[in-house]
Amino acid sequence: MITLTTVPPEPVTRSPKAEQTRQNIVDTAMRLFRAGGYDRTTMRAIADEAGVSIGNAYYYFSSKEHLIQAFYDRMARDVATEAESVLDRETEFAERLSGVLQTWVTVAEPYHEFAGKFFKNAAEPQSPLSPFSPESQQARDDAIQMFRKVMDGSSIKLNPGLRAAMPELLWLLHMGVVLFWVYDDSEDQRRTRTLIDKAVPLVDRTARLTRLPLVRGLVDDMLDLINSLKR
Amino acid sequence: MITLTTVPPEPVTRSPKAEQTRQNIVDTAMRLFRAGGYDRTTMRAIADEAGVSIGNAYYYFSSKEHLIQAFYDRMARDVATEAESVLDRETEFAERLSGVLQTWVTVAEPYHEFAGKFFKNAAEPQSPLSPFSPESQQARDDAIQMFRKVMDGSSIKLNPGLRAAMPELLWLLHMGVVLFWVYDDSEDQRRTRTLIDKAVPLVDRTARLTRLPLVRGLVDDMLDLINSLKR
DNA sequence: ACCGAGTTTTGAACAGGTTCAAACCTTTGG
DNA sequence: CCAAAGGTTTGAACCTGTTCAAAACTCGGT
Repeated sequence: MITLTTVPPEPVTRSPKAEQTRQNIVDTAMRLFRAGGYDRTTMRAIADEAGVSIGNAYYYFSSKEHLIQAFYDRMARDVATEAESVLDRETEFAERLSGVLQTWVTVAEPYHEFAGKFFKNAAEPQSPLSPFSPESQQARDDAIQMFRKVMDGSSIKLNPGLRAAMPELLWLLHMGVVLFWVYDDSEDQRRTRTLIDKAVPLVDRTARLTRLPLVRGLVDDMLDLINSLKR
Repeated sequence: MITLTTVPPEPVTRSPKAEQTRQNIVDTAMRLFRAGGYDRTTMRAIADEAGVSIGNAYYYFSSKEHLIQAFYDRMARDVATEAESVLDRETEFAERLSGVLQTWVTVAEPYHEFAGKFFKNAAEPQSPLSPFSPESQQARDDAIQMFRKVMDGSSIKLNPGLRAAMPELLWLLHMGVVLFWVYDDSEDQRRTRTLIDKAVPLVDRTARLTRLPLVRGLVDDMLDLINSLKR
């Protein structure tokens, strides 16, 4: 799912009418956020514009920030779809990796402005929105699974131990890119794109070096480090 | 100063009385933050407890978050002092680096529990608490300066281009360790200490490899990448 | 002692996110 | 069709960060 994180699937059964109201609120909120910015859009304005009461908005979304969450969930679906098509097309490791990462940036672009708000929530260690939280397990696994596909679909040869760890490492790289992106204030997040364009070939070449005897010891120790940090 | 972030040095001349009031407010705030957490401590409570008016608290600290900065500044001084003595003692690169990082963890330990509480506030890109914010420039520079000393005081030999970039890279490594630390829920942050113990030798060995012809091209490209990301 | 120019202090008022008890509506079992 | 149970809706009230105009204080110069 390649995203900062996602909520667990909604367990609640909801009437179609209610679902519609819920959607209406999200849509209205997003429209207003995009028009006037997150901070300057008040919950009162959202409720008014959506034709519901403030209390009702809070019935569906337990906070203003949760509105953004719903937004991200939608984005996650888009990324998954787009990335899939890239992976069907490309066969080179570097192309596959950069394709997935660039897809993320492209899909995420319209939401960059809110990213910080959302990120703030996700950053709190005990928050369920944190990418490391138990609640995010599913989303995390899905994302790692996607990076496994990136590896499996390519014929790159590397240190066997490393290969096994690659999906998780690429997910970490992805988290790093997301982190960079959140803080990237350049026009159209150009710097993030540059980062991906230049970092991916580096990763590619570095990964290939891991079969050299001279580097192999280093890699083994790194894998050992990673292993000893698993909880 | 090795810290998450800090304000630039206060340029304002202040009467001793005023300075005392200011200190009083910070002290009170920190006491209440530790007792009840950042979010649940109100500005009113802080002002009351400190025996000043709300407005007065805002005269000294332009926002609740700025109170935290003052706190960080204090911690930064402690770290700087402690780390200094480590650097006077050690001469090996690995020892110097790990000494500085471990010092940070030790000094920061008492605050770990509530670090997460307000880490989320620092995570927001436009927050002055963000380690990348303009307000943190001074603290960032100080910290980088400290890592420059880590390099300069050791005789490690590495790729010249890399050497120039090392202070900044080590600061980034430090930020990574801080990030890990914030999420580290192990007893006494043991995992963070493990991370430092194992990662530092890896960094050491990797850095030494950068003079090999085979790796040199890689390093140059990495430096080029870093350079092109500077704003 | 008095004046004026800062500096410091005050608290009422404001803004906007959030809560909650009550009212309203829909569905289900009998 | 009725009533109970549960789902949905309401908006006034609450909470807390922040602002601001006015008051109080400090101190060098006369």
